[in-house]
Amino acid sequence: MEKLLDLLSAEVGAAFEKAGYDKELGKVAVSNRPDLCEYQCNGSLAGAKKFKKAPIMIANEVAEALKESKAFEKVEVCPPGFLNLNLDGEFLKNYLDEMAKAPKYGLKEPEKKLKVIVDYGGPNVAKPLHVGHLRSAVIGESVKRIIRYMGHEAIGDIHLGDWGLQMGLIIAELKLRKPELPYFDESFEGEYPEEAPFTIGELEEIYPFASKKSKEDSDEGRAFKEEAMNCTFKLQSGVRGYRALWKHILNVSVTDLKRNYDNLDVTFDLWKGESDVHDIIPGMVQYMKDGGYAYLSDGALVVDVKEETDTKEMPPCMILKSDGASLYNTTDLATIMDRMKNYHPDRMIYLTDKRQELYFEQVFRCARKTKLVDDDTDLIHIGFGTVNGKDGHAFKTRDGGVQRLEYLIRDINDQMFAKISEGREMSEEEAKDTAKKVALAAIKYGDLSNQASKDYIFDIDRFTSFEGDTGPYLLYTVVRIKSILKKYGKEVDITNGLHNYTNESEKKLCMQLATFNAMMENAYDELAPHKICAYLYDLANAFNAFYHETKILSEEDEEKKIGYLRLLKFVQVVMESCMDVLGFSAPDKM
RNA sequence: GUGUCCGUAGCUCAGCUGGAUAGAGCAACGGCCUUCUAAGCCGUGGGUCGGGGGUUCGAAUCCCUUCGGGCACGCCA
Repeated sequence: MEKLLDLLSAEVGAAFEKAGYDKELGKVAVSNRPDLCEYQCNGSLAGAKKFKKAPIMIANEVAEALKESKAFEKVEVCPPGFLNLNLDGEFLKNYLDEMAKAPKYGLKEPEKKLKVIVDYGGPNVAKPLHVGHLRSAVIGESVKRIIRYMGHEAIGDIHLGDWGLQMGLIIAELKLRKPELPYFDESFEGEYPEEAPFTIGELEEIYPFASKKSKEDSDEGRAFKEEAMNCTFKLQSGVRGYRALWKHILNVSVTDLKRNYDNLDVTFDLWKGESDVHDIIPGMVQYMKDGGYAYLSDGALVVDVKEETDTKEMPPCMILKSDGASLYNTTDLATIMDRMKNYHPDRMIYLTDKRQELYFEQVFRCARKTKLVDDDTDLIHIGFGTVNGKDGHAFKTRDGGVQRLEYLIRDINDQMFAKISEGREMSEEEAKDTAKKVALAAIKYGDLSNQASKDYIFDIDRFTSFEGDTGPYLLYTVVRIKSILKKYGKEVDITNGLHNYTNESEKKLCMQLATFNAMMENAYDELAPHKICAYLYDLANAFNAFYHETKILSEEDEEKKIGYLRLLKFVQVVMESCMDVLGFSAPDKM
């Protein structure tokens, strides 16, 4: 289905053409002077120079030609040459009726269905999630859903950090604590136990402990680090007991991660990690050497990724460290190779902290130069900003530690539960469920409504205050609608046609609804969930304004009433579609 | 040093492919619940869009410059 603004632009463009000007000048935009008109076209001003004519004269001629158009109920010319337009009611009603019947409310199916891998999450095994993981999860999940909603195939990959020195550190520490375990007995040939020799709690304690110890500037620290590196080496070279132990670490950790991501309604299609590409790294390195791409520089194997147009320094992309070990770049490149082979995606989108921008630029250039990807494979990095506390610095707990995501969410859930239980009639179970939904919307909307690339302040008080431009406000709006429809009792079918709007607030609401497809397409093009947030907020505002001045259930004109109810239902389904794409949903009551 | 992002109301943010009087939310103040959920609605006050220059009929938006801040710049991830 065509976008409303495109239809209007075509209409005005035809008038420009009829009057003897370029039809491209007919671009219609939403008015920035709502007191004067709903839409405006500034083409007369833009065309004045080319046609050597006063803009006001052009505008007058176009306005004359526009008289036949059925799209506008008002066409006015304003000095120095603005065309001020108001939409015709019948035209708007027809547009909405068509939209209600169209799949996905008028969103066009893509000409070519793309396969997109979205790489987000990126947690490390055996390390609890902290607030820093929140953005990747929340934005990544939304980007994935936007891509799907647009009709493309999206594959979410968590890309676990499950292979480096961190694993060696854990194994080395386990070896010290529980040397009797069969995993460390290299002559052991039996079956290893199915049960892991530790819990997630122990694992989370062991890792930071071991990590800290390895960094100590003492004989003990150095010896421990050496042992950890030794363990890493043994694990990576496939020593049976070490692999078995590593599997336990992975399983225990992944179980816990799944639980945490489930709480956020974040799900991954692939739980791949750095370890999955370990075996293909030697081949890839050889390929890069054979192709003449990689060379030794200061002992390290690198690929030059400078380009002539560069205005900045562009360090080479390092493939292997001077000691021959692989690094982050190596696994990322190997992952790209692996994905091309197994999935052959059209695009790969990475969500990480924006500080890694240069790094990804290098990796992408390297992948392209070495032909790991096809020329038409898109590689995109979405770098997001830091989550800060109210003081403007990185988010910390009260005592200055790193805030665990699990505790943060639990606290917000508890606050929400208290608020909901207060003065509302609801069973404890329902209140808990509702609290969870509201809390999730508060957190996700709080994050997504900011531009991803910017730092933002995670202000719990603001998110839990429920006033103004917040997730709960949006939910509340949907809950109101649901409540009215429930009271009405009968099914409401929006495809049976709306009635003509009868007041200004209703018209505004209809116009806001009508921009859904354009908004969603734009959010997809720019991979910008915050545009959906802004739309939702505007739609909710338009609805609430309408709600306050319109009696719905007590409307006596039955036809008018059913028209209102269909409009309500329409707002509900569009809002819920947007929310779904953002990754949260509305309860029935709150 | 090089590059990059940012600087908009007291606070948190939109707007940035150029258009008419720069928008929200919070906070402050004033109205609106015997009526579909007041987590709401309506209204008031509050901004030389960091500064300066330029391009343009027209600049928060594009270009240059300057100040202030964040971040990144080969063997971490």
